[in-house]
Amino acid sequence: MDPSLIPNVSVDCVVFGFDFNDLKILLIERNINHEDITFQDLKLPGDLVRWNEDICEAASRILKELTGLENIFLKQLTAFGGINRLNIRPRDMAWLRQIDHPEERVITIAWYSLINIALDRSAQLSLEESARWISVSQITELAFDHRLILDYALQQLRQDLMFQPIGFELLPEKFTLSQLQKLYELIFQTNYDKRNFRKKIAQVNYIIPLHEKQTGVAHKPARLYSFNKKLYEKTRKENFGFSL
Amino acid sequence: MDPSLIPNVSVDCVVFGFDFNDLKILLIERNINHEDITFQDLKLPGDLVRWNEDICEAASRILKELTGLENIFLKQLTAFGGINRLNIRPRDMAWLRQIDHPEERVITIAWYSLINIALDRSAQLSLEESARWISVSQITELAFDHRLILDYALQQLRQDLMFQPIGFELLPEKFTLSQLQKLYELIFQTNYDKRNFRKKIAQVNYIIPLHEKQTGVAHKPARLYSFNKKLYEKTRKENFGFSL
DNA sequence: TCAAAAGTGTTGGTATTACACCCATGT
DNA sequence: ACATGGGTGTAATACCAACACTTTTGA
Repeated sequence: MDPSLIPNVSVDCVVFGFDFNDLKILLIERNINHEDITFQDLKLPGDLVRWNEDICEAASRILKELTGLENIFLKQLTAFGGINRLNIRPRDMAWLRQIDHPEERVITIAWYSLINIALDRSAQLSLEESARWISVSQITELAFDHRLILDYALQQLRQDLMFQPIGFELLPEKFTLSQLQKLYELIFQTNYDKRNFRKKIAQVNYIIPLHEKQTGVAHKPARLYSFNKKLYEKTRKENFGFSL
Repeated sequence: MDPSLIPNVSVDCVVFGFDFNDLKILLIERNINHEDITFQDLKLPGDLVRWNEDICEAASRILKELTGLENIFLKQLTAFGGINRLNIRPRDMAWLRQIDHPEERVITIAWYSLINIALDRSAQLSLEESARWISVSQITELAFDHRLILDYALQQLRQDLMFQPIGFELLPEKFTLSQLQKLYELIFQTNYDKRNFRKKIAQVNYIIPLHEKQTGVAHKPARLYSFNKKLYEKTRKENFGFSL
């Protein structure tokens, strides 16, 4: 095994993306040869941590390799350290043998990441070959304890979103209020009243209406808005919150 | 070194207690012999994780050894995995050598715990010899990156307290509303209006007024209340929240 | 009788909810 | 001309913040 890796500590990343219709995450397609049958299933992107990198550097490295992107939003969730977390299903162990991974115990530190996958950025996005965007609502089983990690990530994303304006990380620079509303509705699994939603947004000084509109849509084009992070940082001193 | 321990993964615990006047945490007094001088300073209780224990079992073990208590509230904070987190100050390294700890890199998983240190439980509490209760407001520097961990714990405690009625873990079975209010005021570093606070409490069906009063106080004795966890679990289905 | 904390209601202002119609664009 | 989503205001209600005095006990 590669001696630059710590054998017992890994990172796994839940990478969220929003395509205006669905909340998705990036998963790695995995082919397993087990008892003469080939399975295909999905896992979170992740890897062992290196001796000479901080755990958050390890997570950034995974993301860079996965997407080609740097400096994207990344936040630690929590560590998963069950004794048999890699050894729940036989096919998981078969896969570890197949890729020559140590079968020792591994404690993983989970992270989540928010990336903007709108058209204007997709040029910069060069996905790893085995990576797939999958709608969160369509995911059932995942490798190892990764389904657990995903559930934790969703819960944390909701909680963080109640206090911090991180939803904008999933949107392009310029977005419409309907897109923002749809995002919140998907994450919180609820519906908001359009007028009340807009009233709230209007109260917030760091969501800035632009003098620009959508083009090429078959309906009244929507006004575009942008999020001013610097203004938010200044403002929040007092009213430490952003909730919808 | 003890071969039953994973050399690169530890747990550290921030153990909160409330004595009706102050929010305190349990710290370990540490004596360091370094360059012919003996320092004394404080560290969080913690230890390396064993190969055959889950990370949360490791944290429970620390707490059991520290206080004699089992089944106390324990929640993971996050992992701290900076490359040089043990190696910021020379005296920390001196101490590691002194206790024969490997000088390799250690990633630590931090937890926080809430314990009730009221008189009626103190009989069950048998503190480790080097353990000290220190008021959070009096703590400045700590060993390694433990001050960072404490700050994270405080922040997380505040956030959790906004959504979950975990404050009762710090109180005895029966408590007065002033004690509850004091607790919230200490944690959130603010003051609440007594009448408004009580109005809120009155709306919550799982905080139950008892037909019992304080005794032996030199003022009008306060009514005692108790927290009904089962009732809370049932109630919260809908109104997922408990906020003050 | 004094000190110390317990206990209790009202009001004005603010925020939240519910609700329905016209508008601008592409096809 | 029609389908599609964009955009707008008001009224009723619930919630929140501010505020001061009386009560009960032990010393």
